[in-house]
Amino acid sequence: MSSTTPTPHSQRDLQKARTRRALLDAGLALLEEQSLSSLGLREITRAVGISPAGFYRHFRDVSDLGVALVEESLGSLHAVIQAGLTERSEDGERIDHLVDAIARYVHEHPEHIRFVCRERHGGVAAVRIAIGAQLNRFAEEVAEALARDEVSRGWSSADLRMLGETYVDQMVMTASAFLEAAQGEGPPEDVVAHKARRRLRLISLGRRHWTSDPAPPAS
Amino acid sequence: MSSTTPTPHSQRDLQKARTRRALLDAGLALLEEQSLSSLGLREITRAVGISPAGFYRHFRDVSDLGVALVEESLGSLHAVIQAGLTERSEDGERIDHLVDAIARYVHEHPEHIRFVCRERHGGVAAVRIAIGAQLNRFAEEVAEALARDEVSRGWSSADLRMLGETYVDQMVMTASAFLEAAQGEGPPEDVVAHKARRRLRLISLGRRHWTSDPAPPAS
DNA sequence: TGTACATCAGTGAACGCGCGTTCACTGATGTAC
DNA sequence: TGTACATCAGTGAACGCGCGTTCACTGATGTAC
Repeated sequence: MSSTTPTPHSQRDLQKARTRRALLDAGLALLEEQSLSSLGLREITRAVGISPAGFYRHFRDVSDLGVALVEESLGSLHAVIQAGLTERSEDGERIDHLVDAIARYVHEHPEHIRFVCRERHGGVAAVRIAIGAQLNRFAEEVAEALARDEVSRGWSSADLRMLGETYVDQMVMTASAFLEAAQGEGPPEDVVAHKARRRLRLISLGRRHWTSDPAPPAS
Repeated sequence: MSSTTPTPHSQRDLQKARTRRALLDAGLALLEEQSLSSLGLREITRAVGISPAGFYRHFRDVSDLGVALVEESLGSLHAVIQAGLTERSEDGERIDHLVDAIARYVHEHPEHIRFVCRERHGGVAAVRIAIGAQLNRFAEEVAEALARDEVSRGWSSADLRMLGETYVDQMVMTASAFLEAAQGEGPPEDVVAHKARRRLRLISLGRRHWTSDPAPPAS
């Protein structure tokens, strides 16, 4: 984060940083009901209360602002994933805690997860690529953490990577389902949580019985 | 399909149906590089070669056209899913064939899967809801098919439903990954296929070792 | 059969409007001496 | 310390442009008799 947001030195820099924040926040808020490729520059500046031309002091264009939002949004999700990884407890409990953590995260930053899900396959290539790159980083991190479990003995790094990706996709889907629950577009939150736990249990079971050999013995 | 597309009686109806098709095709093609919420009515009519006003003879607005595209796009995916379900063979083979079928499907209808993935969480509520409803139907169908396997003995219908949803999500994600491979945005096709097979194997293993949850949903 | 009328997919001009971008500017803040 | 100058975030007017929607219309096709 410090690499993308240099600390402001002067009062002027501080004010500039505040306006930048306001633009990002307004953009994210406006994306609640539309996607990035239809979000207008004037719409954003209007919401913030500056003139359209002022926008160019902060971003080259709207998709540039979008890329900045990727870092922000996935940064907050990253924290949740890290917390889920470091947790050391019995398997079922770990799943429960992870799902709870995701639910809490969605309550705190609904706009972030909406943005990520919407733009992950959205119409703005730069943003799509930025999200993909970040999620790949997450998957790699998860894979590394999983490698440290005793259950992973004998797993190839490619299989671990596959597993990491599966978990990341699962977490993103769960977050998205919680979001839909929160806005009344899908099943209620407790049903989502229950389903998410069982999905994770399914994967966990598969993991425990995994064999690297593609041709396992018949039984 | 017959409910949404009545057979044309006269030459006039036939011409109208042709223009409608052209509008749908042009819309889908234009959505390759943007999302529905930024797709313009004039853009579509320009591509087809009719005047903007002519659009209203076929659709109320662009999002109405979007809803029509949902039926089309998911109809073609439906066929793939059905084929995957009816297949009767050894487990590993079934997975291989399913992944191959998805790869073929993406090669034949890349625009369909792109549309579905992009608009599944996109900015147009009506389309989002239509896609969600269709995918729910798919999950239900898959759950019913899975229920007929011997492996599913003792599974609650809720667990079967969960499993059906897991498979549908997996298939959509796989299709999306193949699409990205095809446009050079992600890992190459053979890597995608290999990962998809292992993911399905993971789920299949979890399924075989599943035990029903002693604590059913609260409400 | 031919004739008179009805239908309606597509036209083309017009409308008001908001868009993204440019530009010379202003005036508060920062800096050099 | 005060003074003169530099910086630069934000202004406001202007630009050309394409948008979605409306409307009365045209002319080919279909229908009734």
